[in-house]
Amino acid sequence: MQEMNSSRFDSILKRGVTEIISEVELVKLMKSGRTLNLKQGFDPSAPDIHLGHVVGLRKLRQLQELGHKVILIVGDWTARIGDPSGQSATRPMLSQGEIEFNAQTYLEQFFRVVDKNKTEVRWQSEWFDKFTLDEVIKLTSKFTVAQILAREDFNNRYRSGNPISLTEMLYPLLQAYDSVVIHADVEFGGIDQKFNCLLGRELQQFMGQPPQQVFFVPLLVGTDGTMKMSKSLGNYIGITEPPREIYGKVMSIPDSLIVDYFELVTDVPDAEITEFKEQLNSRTVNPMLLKKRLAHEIVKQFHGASSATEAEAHFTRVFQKRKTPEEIFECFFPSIYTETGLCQVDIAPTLIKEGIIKSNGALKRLLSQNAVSLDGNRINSNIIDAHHGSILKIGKRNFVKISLK
RNA sequence: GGAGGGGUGCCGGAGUGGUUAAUCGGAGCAGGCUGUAAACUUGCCGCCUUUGGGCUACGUAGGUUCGAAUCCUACCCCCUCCA
Repeated sequence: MQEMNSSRFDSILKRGVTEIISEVELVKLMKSGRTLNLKQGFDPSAPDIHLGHVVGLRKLRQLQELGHKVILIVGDWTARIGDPSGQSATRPMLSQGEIEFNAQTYLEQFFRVVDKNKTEVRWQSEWFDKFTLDEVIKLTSKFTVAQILAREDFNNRYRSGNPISLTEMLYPLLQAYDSVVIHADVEFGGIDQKFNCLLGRELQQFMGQPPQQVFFVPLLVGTDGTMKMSKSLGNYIGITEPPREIYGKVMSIPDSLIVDYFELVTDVPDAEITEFKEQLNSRTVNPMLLKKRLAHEIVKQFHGASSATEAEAHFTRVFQKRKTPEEIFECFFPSIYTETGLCQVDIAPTLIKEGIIKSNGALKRLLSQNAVSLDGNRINSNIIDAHHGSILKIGKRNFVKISLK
């Protein structure tokens, strides 16, 4: 029993963790028997959770299982500023209504990973709405410009002559103040949040609190294989996406990411992952097979085992064996004339209406590139002789069953 | 308060009167090859079209011109430096 606990413990502290500040202190806290306040922030301008976020959320979940409590902070004030981490773009402010909608969307997704019963949700507006200029001045007086500029991205922007707004400089301070309000014991963040989290420690000490410990999780690389996963880059896998979609997206990641994904977003035991690594290095396994396992695990996590099996079967059938799917989206195509027994159909308007293609021009391009087929035969005109039940394939993955009545 | 720089297609970024729907790179899409991997390779990559062409597009609104992303005027926005 004791053994199991310690290996569990070890896995929490090591697997999928970039850095812990400070690990010694954290272990002490965890052994103290006290219920710890685990701080997690959420930016309501980006409500959809993808696998990149899941890395940290899984950590929260693991610690909850040890009895600790998550305090989720809805960053409705910091969202007005826009997180300066990474990008330099200034974001538009959101309306209260949008923020609330986003928060709701987020929470629904958040609790697919994190235990709702051990979570408390707090809004920054609870404390910042009441903030006076006096308090702002007190808060800002604790830090120097040099301190803020020490932060890597600010520093880069400053030196390369790019703008940094004052409000952006405020962002880390607000985030730090959150830690004070909720008496955070542990904060979680991607490694790009390092500066913000460390500032929280400092501020807590200024305010006479023990500094929070910080768990930095790695940034998951997106499906493109180079950039960190993010919605704006379009290289993400959202946890609410349909099973087949998730499965397919996982299959499209570069081989080099397989091990990372296993480690960061699945519960596959370390021993097995080590084995996978060896097999990959010695090329004794087709990476594609490992990826199918990975895709299955990930789909299972968010949609359950039967969905995972179904998504896998679909993938195998449609993309590996290149057969048509079991069931195909059927839509009605008006026929133009029916002189010869066959119905002539112009597929363009319906496909556009259904959103399968963007425009007539787009369809023409696809037709001229041999990307469209009818019942397995390439076609090159949008006027076709269709039968009821004919199957149209557009591009790699769009199938439509033709209904004439 | 002063001086200067800039706003171009999804992104970056050329273009300073016509041959520019706009060089190039990235992203994306499609074909080939494959394992929906990588690499490679070919094509496409504003909308409509009876394929002849039409329309809309280079911050906004006007103007000059046979013709403007390119010139002029006004306006909006952004940035840098000096104080």
